[in-house]
Order: sequence, then C-alpha cells, then structure tokens
Amino acid sequence: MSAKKVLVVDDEASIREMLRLALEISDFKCLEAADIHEAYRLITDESPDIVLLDWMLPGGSGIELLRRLKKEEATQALPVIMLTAKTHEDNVVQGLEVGADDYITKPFAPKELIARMKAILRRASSEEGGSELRVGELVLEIDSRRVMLSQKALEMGPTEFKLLHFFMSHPERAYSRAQLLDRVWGANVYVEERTVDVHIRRLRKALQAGDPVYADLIQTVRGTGYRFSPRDLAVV
Amino acid sequence: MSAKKVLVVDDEASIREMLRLALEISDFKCLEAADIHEAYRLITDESPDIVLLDWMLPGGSGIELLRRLKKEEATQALPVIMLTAKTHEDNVVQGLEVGADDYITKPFAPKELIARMKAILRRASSEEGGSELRVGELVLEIDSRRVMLSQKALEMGPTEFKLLHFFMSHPERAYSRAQLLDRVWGANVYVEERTVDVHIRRLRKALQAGDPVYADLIQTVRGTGYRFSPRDLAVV
DNA sequence: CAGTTATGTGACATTCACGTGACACCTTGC
DNA sequence: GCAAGGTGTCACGTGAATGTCACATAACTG
Repeated sequence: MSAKKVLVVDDEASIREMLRLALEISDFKCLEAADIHEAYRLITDESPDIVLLDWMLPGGSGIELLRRLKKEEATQALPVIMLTAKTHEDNVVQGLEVGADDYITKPFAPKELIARMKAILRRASSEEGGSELRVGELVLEIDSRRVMLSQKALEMGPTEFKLLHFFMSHPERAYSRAQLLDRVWGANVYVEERTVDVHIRRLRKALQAGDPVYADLIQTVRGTGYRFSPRDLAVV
Repeated sequence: MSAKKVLVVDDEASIREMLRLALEISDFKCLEAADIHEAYRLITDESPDIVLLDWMLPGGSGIELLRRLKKEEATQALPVIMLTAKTHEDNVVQGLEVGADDYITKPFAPKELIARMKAILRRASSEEGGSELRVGELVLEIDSRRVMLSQKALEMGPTEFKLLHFFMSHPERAYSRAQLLDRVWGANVYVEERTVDVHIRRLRKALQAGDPVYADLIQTVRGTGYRFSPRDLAVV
C-alpha cells in the first residue's frame, strides 16, 4: 500500500511540527495548512486521504471548513478528524453532527491519534470497491444505486440500500445494532437501536420479494445483532 | 457489555485505593497488585482487560514487567497504561517504545485516566478481528459468532457461546463454578453456582449434536469445577 | 456396604430479545 | 397546497434463553 497523505490544519506551527514528526514516523505523508484557505487549496490540489482539523482557526473556524467539505460532492467522503482543546460536550456533538468522523481533544497521545486515523482509513478503504457487489444472483450496482436479483430490480429505500451495501462489503460477520448505526447511519446521529430492526425487516422484505431464499442471507444473531451470510445460501 | 477488568499495579496503597474508587464509579472491576510478582500472577489468573502500571516498583521496575508482557505471546495484546511521577521525556519515550499504549503522569485527574482507558479499550475491542479459535475440527469463529464442527454449524445460546469461548481461550485448566460465573457471566451478577452445571450440560449437548467425541472436551473435575481439555481428544 | 456428598438431567416459570404492524412526522416533487 | 414515499418510534405478540428446582445418578467416605 502506498503511503497515505494526511493534511494537518492548525495555526500553531509547533503543533503542526509535532504532528508531522509523529506522522512521518508512522509512514504517512504530511501536508500542512495554517488556515482555511490554504487547507481548501491543498484538499483540491493534493487530494489527501484524511484531514486533521483544528477547531479554532483564524479566518473562519474549523467547523466552517468541515461544513463546506461535507456539502460538496467531491469532498463528502473525505474523512475528517477534529482536534479540539475544548472539552465542552457541545463542540463534540456539533462536530459530529456536521459529519466529522472522529474527534480528539488536546492534549492527546500521538499513538492514539495514529490508531484512530488507521481505523478510519481502514474503514474507508474497505468500503470502496468496484462499481458493483455480487452474491449469487444478487447484484448491488453502486453507481446506478440499484439492486438486481435474477435480472429483476428490487425496490428499497436509501437506508436499506446503504444497509445492504454495508452488509455485502462485510459478509460473514455479526454486527451489533450500535455498530450498524455507526457504520450505516453515521456516527453523527442519534436513533434508537431498535430502529435497526425495522430497517432489517424492510430489507428482508425487499429481498424476499425477489426470491424468498435470499431473505435468509440476513441472519439474526440472538443477543448480538445481525449477520450477512452468503455462505449459508442454498446453491441454486 | 460486561464490566471490564482493570489491574492496578502500584506499591502505594493510597494510590491503589484512590484508583479503585475512581474505577468502580465508572463500572470497572478493579484488581490490585503491589509488586510485579503479584501483578504477573493476577494477569495469568484473571486475565484483566487492561493494566495500569506504575513506573517505580519494588522488586523490579514497572518497565520490566511491561517488557516481559510484550515478549510473551499470550499477553502481547494486553493494553498497558504507564503511570509515572517523573516528567522526564525519556521515560515516556522508553515506555512507548517497549509497547505501552499510553502513559499518564502523576498527579492526574481520574477523569482523564478513565477517558484514556476507554479510548484504548474501544480501540482494542474493535481491532480484534479475523480471529478464530480451533481445536481439532471444532472452530469458534469470533466475529461471525458461530461455532463450526466439521463444517457444520452448531446451535447454542449466547451463554454457551461465551462459555465455550472462555474455555477455548483457557484450555487445560480447571475452573471453579465461582470463577466461571465471574468470567463468563460477569462480575456483578448473582446466580446460583449450580446454574453453571446446567449451562455446561447445554454446551455438552450442543457439542454432542455435532460429534459425540467432542462432548468429552469438557471434563468435570470433582470437588473443583470443570476443565476444557483438547489434550484428551481422541484423534480421528 | 450404608451413608454422604457432588454432579447429571429433565422440567418449568420467568424474563428477555426479536419480529411485526401501525402511525406520526418529515421530505420531496408536483 | 397536496400527495407520495421514506423514516423513526412505539406497542404488542411470540418464541427463545435463562435461572432455578427436584430428583436421579454417580463418586467418595468410613
């Protein structure tokens, strides 16, 4: 794997320096920006893999940049970790609501930061793939946002599509409701865990409409959550 | 999720007491050791989820224990947070090099310690993956939460799964009912000891359904408890 | 061998987790 | 403005999982 590019956005040179050191030790390539303008330029010019974004910045706070990134299609998927000196709960909540993938409060252990970065990068890379996913006769077309079963289109809502997408990218593994909320809905929302059940049901229903056998792909793991298991699919 | 076990290693009783209080308020179960010897015994006996390790200890400094833990396969993944009164950069670097997951300098706010612990534990639990335990034809798949025996899935309840998981992680060793309750059910529950017998039976039954030979893996140690013994498995 | 203690086992009540239909709210498009 | 579909939440029903008991059986004791 080639070295990942990390953009550090912070107005304090000492912090940038510290991060640069920590990052380069861990084989990341490091870009630096002291303000929002420079940050935005580097993002479009250099397309980094992840952004470490300080909360307080001259010329507009970090959250403004975050908002802007999440609004534009091209940068929507770009992972962002917020760095904040404040411990106010508010900031965290606000940051996550706008779409930060994680936050970390200063002072932090570099090792922890690196660990979280890796986790997020791993997650991001595991979910990007070809333009379609396939299990037996079931085909999920990512670009056209359609699901085909034996040449026939299945009808389902956006949430069910995302859910199926996630499951097909991570087969044979049980996920808790909390994990699914985190990965499918996003870390920034608060919904009841039982809501997952309802969407699982809707997804099963949609699959069943195509072929009853395929509804069994989604198994419930009692006491834990759900699992997508192509392994147990009866061979046609 | 059941309460995590924290091992506090410090020679000063007052500090241990303080930490115990802070930890128990946050729903951790607390083990204490005053020296390296005791610490090592508790680690092998009780397998805590994380260790808080003082730098200066009688009978060998904390870093020696750390080195030992990181050298041995069984304890390599065990997260360790170093506690140190010294502020010398040296210590920090040395500690992290040997493999401490974080460090914190005295005096520290209990709240911060707890926060860092949680962060590390969260990371640890999300990174365990691709793992499975195997004994002969018996395979316990951790992340798919399934048990396979000769390619066939075994049916069992969550408790039996946890029980088997524990046994397969700690083979060839007899555990009392009290210990099993503690490790499998969790610390703060009150159930009759005989309940263990019933679940042992259910687990044996599940194994037997797959292959009668495998039920003998779980042996009763009269007057003591039970033991999981792959050693005695008849080779097919 | 009888007496005593420890473990195996089936049955049962209760609790708990999950499936499911209904519904109110919010978008979105016309 | 309204209609249509998507979404989150709730209430209810059902079946699985759990803990406990009573009794059977096996293992030690003297």
